[in-house]
Amino acid sequence: MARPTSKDVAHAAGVSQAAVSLVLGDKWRGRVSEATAERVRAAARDLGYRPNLAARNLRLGSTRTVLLVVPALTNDFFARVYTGAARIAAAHDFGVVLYPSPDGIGPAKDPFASARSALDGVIASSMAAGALADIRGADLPLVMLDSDPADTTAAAHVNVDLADGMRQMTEHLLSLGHRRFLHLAADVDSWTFAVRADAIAHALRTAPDATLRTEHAPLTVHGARAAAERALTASGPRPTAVICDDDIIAAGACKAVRRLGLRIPEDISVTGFDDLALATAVDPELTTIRMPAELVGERGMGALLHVLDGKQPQSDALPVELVVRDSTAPPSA
Amino acid sequence: MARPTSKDVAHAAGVSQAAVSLVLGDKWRGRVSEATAERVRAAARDLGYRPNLAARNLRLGSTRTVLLVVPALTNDFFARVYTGAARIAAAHDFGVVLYPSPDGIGPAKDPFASARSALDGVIASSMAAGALADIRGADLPLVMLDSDPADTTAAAHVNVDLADGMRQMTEHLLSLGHRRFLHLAADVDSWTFAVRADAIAHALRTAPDATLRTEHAPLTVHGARAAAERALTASGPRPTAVICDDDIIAAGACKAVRRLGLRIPEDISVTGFDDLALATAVDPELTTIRMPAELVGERGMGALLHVLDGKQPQSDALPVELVVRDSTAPPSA
DNA sequence: AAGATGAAGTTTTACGTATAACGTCCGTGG
DNA sequence: CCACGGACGTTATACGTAAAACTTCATCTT
Repeated sequence: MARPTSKDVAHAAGVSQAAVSLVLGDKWRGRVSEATAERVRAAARDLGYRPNLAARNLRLGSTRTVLLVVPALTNDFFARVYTGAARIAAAHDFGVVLYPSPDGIGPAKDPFASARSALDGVIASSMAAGALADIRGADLPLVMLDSDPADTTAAAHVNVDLADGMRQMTEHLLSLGHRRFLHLAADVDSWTFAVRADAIAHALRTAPDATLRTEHAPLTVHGARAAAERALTASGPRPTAVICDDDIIAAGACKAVRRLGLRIPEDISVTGFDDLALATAVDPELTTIRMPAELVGERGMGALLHVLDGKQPQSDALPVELVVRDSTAPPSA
Repeated sequence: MARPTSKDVAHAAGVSQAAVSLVLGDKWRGRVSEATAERVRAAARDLGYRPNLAARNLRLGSTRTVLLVVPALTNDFFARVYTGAARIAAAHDFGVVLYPSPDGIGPAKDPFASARSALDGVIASSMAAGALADIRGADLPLVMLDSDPADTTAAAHVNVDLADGMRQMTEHLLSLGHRRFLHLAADVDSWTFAVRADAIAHALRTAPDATLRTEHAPLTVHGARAAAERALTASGPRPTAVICDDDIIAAGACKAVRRLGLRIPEDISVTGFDDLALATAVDPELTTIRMPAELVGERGMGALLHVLDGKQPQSDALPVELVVRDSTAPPSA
């Protein structure tokens, strides 16, 4: 038979459709007798009744569903953000639908085609400015994670203190004695990476004898390896420390260093960022900055729930943590 | 103002709601004049009209949305499956909603809470048998990827020739001269891994002098490292080749081998499976088996579309490819 | 001229649910 | 003995869309 509706359940239980809705919606105290309620529940169970979500959504005018837009799935940072967001959502009887932007950090092309149900709000993580044009156009409540706080189209922002992370990392290397730095920067025009570059430059002001070179690298291991090789074989004194914008680039940098016959960390120190699973999968394990990814997801979802409640969410920068592992050491020379 | 409805558009354009539906649904040839159609389109554009998906879904009784259930997001195999499935879906005006099972390959707990819209079908990838209880209960068309073909509750199966992959890998090692093998098997009770073990045992029958030991390892780099250390320091002659159930385990095995002061591949060969991004991120790059992940997603979505059309999909095992990199070599002794 | 055809719409209905508004029966206080 | 309010339901309606069925009017055919 076709899928049973609440009317079918009503008929089976010998009551009206309204009574079924009341009982199953848990709104029946004082309106329906316990005996009848139990009869309705039994009928629903027997028929295998599952409410039609489309009808419910139409009636209620809300879907209790939120879209989470992420640039990539291969990065476990976003997987952890999702986990956090989904946990908070579930606690409030919300669902989270994931939309991995096919273009990475670039424009998110019609995410609504993916989530075909109506949405109550959107959370976007680490997306480049201007990448969310049609999301803004839908005038849904939007919470941005790890994105430019100056973007006022978002109802709320949840950010991590990236600048402090890069400051800690740079000072860690400075205190080890490093003075010649190479910054392998992600070749993506996104706030999250711009902040890193600024923080490095800022931290190096305290060390007037330090030199900094910057090379741009794609966000893939192999692309980053090529970029690192290029930078490390360029003329001039070789850097003793390579600061990478994320762990993936760092993994590429490590490969490049070894290809040149150098050792990590004895000859060159390499640092990552994000503390992805990759950071401890490679050898040596990367000194990196741990992001509170699940917390970011939780806060993001929390902020969105606040907005949906008409309240004003407050934003604070979440703290990061320097994790020192085996890829950094004092320079040999 | 509240979100405009088709009725608002109709009023603005001076026509009936039905006319709006016809025009915007592209069903107006011979029913509405070009001039009126253009007026309707202009009104819709001006008001920023976006159809209410819940209402449309209710009316049509179908959501053109499919749920893809995967055990994990950190694994780029599943990201690629999603990419393939989403591509085919988009071409047929379907959407794909992703549900990452919070328990990994274990039971998928109420995936429908995540996708709160009604669904037309479900694709499940690499899930353990019995993990999809409530999905089966929803009696939606179900396509299983990389799962036990004997499971008849699925309307269709899409599988990769894993057995052939493990056969190729084992023969590759045999032809290099290896005879003492360690199999680092995933400690998960899932078809996809059971097949691998069988295939290794089968392939080794052609080499009567070969010995095989099996150790179970969790699907994490660190867990696998511990398991590998345990197995490699056990009494008896040390294996010369470590066959791992997937690349993550292989990464852990590599770490263990190096911890013991041994070199890869000179002292011990290590092989992976899946050809994840991780396989080329580690040093040395892993000899592994490449899975046609996107193709799996495409075929899965294609099969589901066939089922939804009432047609009978056919299943064939997709071919895999041995990728020889730097983690395998002839044994030294 | 009478009917047929077709274009260009409109009116109406159904999808399944949640809930406001409305009965009905019965025990009870005044 | 009558009004009254609770307990226990039912009836009716709205959500926004798609599409079947219907209307109107001008043109074409014979």
